[in-house]
Amino acid sequence: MPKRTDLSATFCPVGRSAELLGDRAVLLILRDLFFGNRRFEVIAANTGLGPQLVSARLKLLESEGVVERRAYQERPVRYEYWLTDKGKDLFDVLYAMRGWAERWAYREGETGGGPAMRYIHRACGTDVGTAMVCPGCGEPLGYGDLKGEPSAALKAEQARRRSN
Amino acid sequence: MPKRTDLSATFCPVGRSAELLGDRAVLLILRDLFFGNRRFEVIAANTGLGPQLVSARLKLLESEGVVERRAYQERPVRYEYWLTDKGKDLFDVLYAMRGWAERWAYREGETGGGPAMRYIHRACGTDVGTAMVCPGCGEPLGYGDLKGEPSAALKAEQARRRSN
DNA sequence: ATAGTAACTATGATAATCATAGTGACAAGG
DNA sequence: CCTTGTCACTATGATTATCATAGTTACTAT
Repeated sequence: MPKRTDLSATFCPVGRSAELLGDRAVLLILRDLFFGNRRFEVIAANTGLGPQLVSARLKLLESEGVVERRAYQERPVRYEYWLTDKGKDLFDVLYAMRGWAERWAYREGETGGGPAMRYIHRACGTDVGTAMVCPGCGEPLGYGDLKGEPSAALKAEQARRRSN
Repeated sequence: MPKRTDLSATFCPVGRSAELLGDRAVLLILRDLFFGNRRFEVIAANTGLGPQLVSARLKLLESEGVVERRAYQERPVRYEYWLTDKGKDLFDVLYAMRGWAERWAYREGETGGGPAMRYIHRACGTDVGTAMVCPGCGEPLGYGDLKGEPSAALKAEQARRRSN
C-alpha cells in the first residue's frame, strides 16, 4: 500500500477510532489480550499472524497507550503485554463486534446450538446472550462484569492453533 | 499485501467480524452510511477515499448483505447504497468506537468543550454522552433511538470535504 | 556442548492502496 | 447540435504493507 490516509486529525470520532481499529491484526491482537493471552508467542500462534506483524502492532498499541509492556522476568528478560485503562475501555467495541457476528455470521447449527462464545453476568449469573444490558438484572455490561466461556468448537480451534 | 489470512472460517466471533470490519475503508464507508450519505460521490468525497476503493468496498459490503444497491432514477441509471438490517445492526460497533474516541482520542479542548458528536435520546431528550444505556431513562440505546448532532468543528470539516 | 525457549529482526515475493486520468450514459444550455 | 456538466464508476502505474520463511539474541537446562 501507499502510505494510508491519516485519520488522526479528523474531527469525526469514528474516523479516529478507525485509525487504530480499522486493521485486522490490531483487532485480533486486542481479542487475544482481552482473552488473557499476554505473551508474544502465544498471541502470534493464536492470531495466526507472523511475528513481524505482531511486533509492529504491539509497538503501535504501546505507542497509542492502549497496551503496556512489562517484564515478567529478568535473565533472560521476557515481556508480557497488558491492556491499559485506555485499552480495557475498548471492550465495548470488541463485545459489540462479537454480538454482531453471533447474530449474523454463522450458518445455522455451525456452533452446535449456542453462541460461539457465551458470556455470563458475574453479578447475577445470567447468560447475557448478545445484549449490551443484562437481560436478568438490567445492569449495563462492561469488561470485568462478564465471564466468557468459549464453545467446544472454539476451544478445539484454539488448542489446535497452540499446538502448531 | 499478499492475500490476507481468511478469518471467515474461524469460530471466534471477533475474528469473523474483523474479517469485514478490520479495514479502515469499510469503517469509514459504514460511518457515512449511518450518517445518511448514500451516494457514491458523496461517500468518496466525505471519506477521502479514491473511487476505486469505494467501489470495491461497496461491492464487498453488498456481497456480505450489509448494504443494498438501489436505483433512485432511470435514464441515466443512478444508484444509492442503503444499509440492510444486517448493516443497521452494526450500529452498536460504530457507536462503541465513537464512544471510545470521545473519551480518549481528543486533546483537551480540541472540540471546543463538548463531544465531537453529540447524541440525544429521541424518547426522552437526554444527552446520552457516551453511554450505552440512556442516563436519563435507563433504556438501552440502538440505531433509531438516537439523534446525532455534529459539533461545529466536525460540521466545518464535512463542508470542506464536500467542496473539494 | 548441545538442545531448547521466548522474543523478536531480516529478507524477498506478492498484492492491496493511492493518485490521477479516463469512460459511458445521459441532461441542460447556448 | 455541440459543448459542458454530472454521476457512477473503471483503468493504470508507482508505492508500500503483508506474508512466509529463516535467522538472531540471550539465556536455561541437561
